[in-house]
Amino acid sequence: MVADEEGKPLKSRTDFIRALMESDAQSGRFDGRVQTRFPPEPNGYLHIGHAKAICLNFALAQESNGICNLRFDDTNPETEDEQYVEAIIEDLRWLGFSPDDIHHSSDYFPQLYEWAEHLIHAGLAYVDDQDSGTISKQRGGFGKPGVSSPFRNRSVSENLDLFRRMRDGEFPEGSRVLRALIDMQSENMQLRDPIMYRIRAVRHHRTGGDWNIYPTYDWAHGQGDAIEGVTHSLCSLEFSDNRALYKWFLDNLPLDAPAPYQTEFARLELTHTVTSKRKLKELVERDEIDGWDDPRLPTLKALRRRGYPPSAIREFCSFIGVSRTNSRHAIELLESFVRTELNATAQRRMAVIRPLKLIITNWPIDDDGRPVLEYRSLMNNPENDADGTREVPFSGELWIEDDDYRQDPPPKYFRLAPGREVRLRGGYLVTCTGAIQDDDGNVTEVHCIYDPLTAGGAAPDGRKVKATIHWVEANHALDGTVALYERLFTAEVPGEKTGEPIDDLNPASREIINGCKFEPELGEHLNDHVVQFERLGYFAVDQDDPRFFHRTVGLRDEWAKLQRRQTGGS
RNA sequence: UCGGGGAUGGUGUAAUUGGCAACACAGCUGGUUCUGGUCCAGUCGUUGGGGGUUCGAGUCCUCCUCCCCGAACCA
Repeated sequence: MVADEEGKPLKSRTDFIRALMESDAQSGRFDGRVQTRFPPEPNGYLHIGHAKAICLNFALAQESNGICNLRFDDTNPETEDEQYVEAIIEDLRWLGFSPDDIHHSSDYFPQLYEWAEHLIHAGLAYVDDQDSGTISKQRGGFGKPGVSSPFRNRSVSENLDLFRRMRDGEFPEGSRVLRALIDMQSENMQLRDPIMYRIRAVRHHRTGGDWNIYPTYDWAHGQGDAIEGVTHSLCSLEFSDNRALYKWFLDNLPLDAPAPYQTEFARLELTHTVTSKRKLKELVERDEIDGWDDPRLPTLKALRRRGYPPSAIREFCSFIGVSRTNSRHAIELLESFVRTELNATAQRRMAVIRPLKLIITNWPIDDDGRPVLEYRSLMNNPENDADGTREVPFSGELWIEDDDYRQDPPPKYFRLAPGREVRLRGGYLVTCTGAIQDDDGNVTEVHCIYDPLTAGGAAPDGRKVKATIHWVEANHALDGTVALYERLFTAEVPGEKTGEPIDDLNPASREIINGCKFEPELGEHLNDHVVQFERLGYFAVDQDDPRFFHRTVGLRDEWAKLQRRQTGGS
């Protein structure tokens, strides 16, 4: 195994795709050249599944000093739109990749047309006058051979004439198609005279009204690869059967360079989420979530808004590698990459999301009868001294987390309770002397006395406390809102039981908490837009509201785990 | 039903191509710690089933089982 200079093992370079490339390099198939591409259809937004394909294609090119282009596979004007083109370019850039070139399949419509005539001349393509239902029936089924179209042996000149008139808009939509003449008996359904062109009276977002006929995916994809000089054309497993067709087209075209070839790999699936355009779209359209960038979604826009660092996504994609095995990765693995990155880079701040008043009863009072204010110096990131420190206001009147006080502490509970001493992070050791309750028995105010000798948090006599809790000075606290996210779907495989992912939607996937208290230096000097609220987790500032924080991911929480075990799981 | 692909711990990926099954996540135990975080140490546990070849099989042969994909003028 290869190792980098720090001695950490790098990911194996022996996956089947790299092995293929290695053997091509050795045989000189493409003169040692490597060119890949990322070919999205501009009909939706990029998601984590695309990220895997993106990282793979770009990494492969980089490793071989090759080229990776972005190509929009825009052959179906009915579903595609320019807005997606823009969004995809932006998401790709955010993920950290800049394509060597940006192309569009629609750039090749003229060449594709010319090649189609070439195939007609060669007797390898014909115009079929039947409708789609008829063609579909004739195609046969699994184990049942297809039957030939009655138009299958039209003359070259008739085919040419008809095809040109299709192009010129003489025929209504859906009335005729151009088909490749291959083999109606093939066991591979893709080879039973597949459609190359269909008539569509639709404006294309780039070519406008120039064309009345549009190429299908199969007729455009490999040809686009060939035109661009792609060597290794990667796609997902469900295209395996299309590989023979990909090859057939290229084999029958007058190409002057070695033809690219297609290799399939397993797409990325994650637990507790969906990565299918159709299902994502359904969620958005049914208003189950706020939109394409709702932080609960696995779209790149959403992950960015939620605070996922692009580097963590890249690391994750590289780590999981490629294979041909259908699998579903645990979302926890992605999260662990997010935590690792954020632990190193996110500055620490203090925030109290469910505030409970804490009064230090022996804290000094100034001449106006108000608690004396002082400033405590706290590390911005204990993992990174270079991030420095900040001054945080402190007094005898603080907010602490409701969960950090128990009138009646359960076993193993280390935090504040009557008679207990804890540390206020970066502040003092305080001992609880009691609490005020309302008529319903709810604790409304916790009282403590502090030890003035413990400024900064350390006791000169060396005594230890079992817990350190976070706090926000009450008179300088900023008010704001926090959104806590859980899995979007409760089931590991959404829709596994009923076939409908929506049935497994987690009703508690988002909890919005108002009235949170933040320390005054909140959004200042952040690396990117993510902070760690100490003991709570990583949070991303909302792009539109500086007082609104999305929880990117929580911290590992031993106490929560312990509690879960004590209450019998779930 | 036919064709194509796949199966390694709880999960995912690897194994010098026939030679001690490893890495990570998750779990568990302990240590460190001014975050019940981080970090450190330890631990748990794997080749779908049967047969065969071999000194030796996750790897080769054979039979079986199970899973995924494919019958849009979608991609």
